Amino acid sequence: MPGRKISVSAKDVAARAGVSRAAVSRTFTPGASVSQETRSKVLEAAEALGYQVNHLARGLTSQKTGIVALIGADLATPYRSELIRVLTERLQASGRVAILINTDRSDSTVDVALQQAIRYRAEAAVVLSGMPERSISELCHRNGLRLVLINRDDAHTGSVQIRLNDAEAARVALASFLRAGCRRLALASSQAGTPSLLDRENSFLAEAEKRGLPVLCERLGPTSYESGLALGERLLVRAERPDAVFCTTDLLACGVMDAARHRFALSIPDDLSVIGFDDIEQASWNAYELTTFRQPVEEIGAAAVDWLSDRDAADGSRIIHLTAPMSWRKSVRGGNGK
Amino acid sequence: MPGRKISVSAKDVAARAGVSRAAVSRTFTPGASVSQETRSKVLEAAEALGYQVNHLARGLTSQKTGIVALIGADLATPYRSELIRVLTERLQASGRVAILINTDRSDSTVDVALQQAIRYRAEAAVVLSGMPERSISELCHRNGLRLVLINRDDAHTGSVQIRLNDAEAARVALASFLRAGCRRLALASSQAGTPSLLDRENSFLAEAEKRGLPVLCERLGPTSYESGLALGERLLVRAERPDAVFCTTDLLACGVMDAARHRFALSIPDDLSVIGFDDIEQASWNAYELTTFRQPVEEIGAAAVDWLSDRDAADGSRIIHLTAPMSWRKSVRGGNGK
DNA sequence: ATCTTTTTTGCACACGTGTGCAATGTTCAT
DNA sequence: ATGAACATTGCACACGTGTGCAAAAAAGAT
Repeated sequence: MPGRKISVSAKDVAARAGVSRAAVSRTFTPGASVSQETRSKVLEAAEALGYQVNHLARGLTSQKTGIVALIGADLATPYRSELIRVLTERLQASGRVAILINTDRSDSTVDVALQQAIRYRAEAAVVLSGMPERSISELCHRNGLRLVLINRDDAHTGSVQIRLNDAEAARVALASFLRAGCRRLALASSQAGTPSLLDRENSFLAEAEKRGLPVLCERLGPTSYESGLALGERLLVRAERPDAVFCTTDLLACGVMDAARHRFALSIPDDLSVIGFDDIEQASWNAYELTTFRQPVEEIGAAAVDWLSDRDAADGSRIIHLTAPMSWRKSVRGGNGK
Repeated sequence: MPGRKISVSAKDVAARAGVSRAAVSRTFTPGASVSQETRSKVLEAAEALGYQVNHLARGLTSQKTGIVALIGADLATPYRSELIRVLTERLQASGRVAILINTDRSDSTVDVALQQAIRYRAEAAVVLSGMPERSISELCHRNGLRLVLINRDDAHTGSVQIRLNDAEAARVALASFLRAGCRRLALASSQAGTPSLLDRENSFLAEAEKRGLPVLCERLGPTSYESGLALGERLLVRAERPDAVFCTTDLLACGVMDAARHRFALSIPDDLSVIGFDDIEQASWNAYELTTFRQPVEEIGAAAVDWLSDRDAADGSRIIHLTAPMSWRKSVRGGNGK
């Protein structure tokens, strides 16, 4: 056993300050009653000894840990890592700490991740991707674990869902293409089949059908740039090429755009208009200037953390609707249609 | 108080299984002695009740939490988010859990983050950016918190530093430019002044000086794509333009490349060769095809987590040297010089 | 100065787990 | 059958903190 841990405890501080161990505890408990004189003595001793309250013990006695689990896969994608950045910042600002659980591996389902969160008595879990089974709801509820589901379409008792206007955005995308004079429409998506992607896909297709417009539709692989490249090749290799592609995410769109330019020598937006979704950082890069819908990550983060801080919000399930505003850039003919 | 927590405890499981509370504990403690019959009864009862071991209590009694803190700023940049992805995956595979501490805000220094890690009795902290003050070393050591410093240049007792061959890479970059026939050299960096960036800068400049070659050198803003754009403008606006730019990170390089193409209508690599560092995902995108050095994130993650799992490694400080292999793409004239 | 109200303090219990140890039970060897 | 070795079990203590409560001290009102 290389380095036997000898952390300073409240008992050590009490001995040095000449007060009771309870006085030390009260000094570090917001709102507890302790005289100014005792407080000074305790703080001085704590500083001298390097005392740090043991949050494990505190969590045990107070039944509050301040721990919030962030659960998801593909943690390095632009949109997800941005959301993690925002959430950690806001959780910290509200006195909490985030544990990050990666569900990339097949033995790390969302349910397994939630169980791990319960083992650490996390007060909440923010599910960034994947969907909990209904059966785990009861376990979460019984352990006081509140669920925040981002872009998921199935409510759990006591949870909050944060949803975007995916369907509306897809309709706006279609209208933008038509206004730009595009007539040969295409839809590019992955095979992920997540609720958000499906909303965008279905709405785009339904709106086109309502207007009697055919849509060339391709779904392929995971939601990545590489899939976008391949989708571009599939869509653009035809004799009658589309002149507008709605890509359900920006990563796919960047791939489609690169395929169009580098494989087919097309000009964007003259030959092909492209609209994505997410507004990842790369969408604004000069190489893309992609018109897209901006994931309101700051609002999502604020909504999630505010709901967690709202003591009256623990009952029933709730849906928070947020809007993904359009970011006009240069990938659509005619530019800003406002 | 909306939902008073009523988690199932070992006591509840013991009552249901008709055994002692200690038998329950032993059943869930690897290596502890418990008969097959008792184990079955306990597991059955635990399953029926949805029992999850309380890791807070376990951490208190066993003085081991399995918690590892990941500490850093700019969590959403491609390289950092990739490293976080790898670290979380490997930590989980070794039975640990990661807490993620974001140091973007001015009130969240690395030292404050380390104190938070100590409060949760984390067994280790992986510092992804920023540098701990020397004074906190003793506190970490006393609380059994081991430090993993990634690309930092100052050792702390009992810590491990994982360093790359930044200097060597910069020399290879220079040699590659020369071999490609480039003669007007430039260096583009940010003002971050981190150990890795400085190594790359200093080595590139020193090697050029050794060969009697002048280098046009610009440093600007944070380490971002936007800084790269601005650096590109500064470097390329001159009458005598450089024909080769070593950018200390890929984000800067993408910005420089976009400035060259979109602001100065230059062709890469014909008019300008560019080499970056990191091999972020975007470096391989068709819009960039950037020649760069690949951050060995899998190796970094493995080295960090393996060191944490190595019980004999707790004493002294250590440096692990890893190599960033070159990724040849199309941003240098003449291509692969091997 | 006396009484009332408020603040402060220390004690002892709780939270939920792991484990040393004595007692008990089981298995193996003679 | 007996003794030795090994496995198992429950008890009671520890870990480090927050807090209810009774007692004491301090502050305010008359």
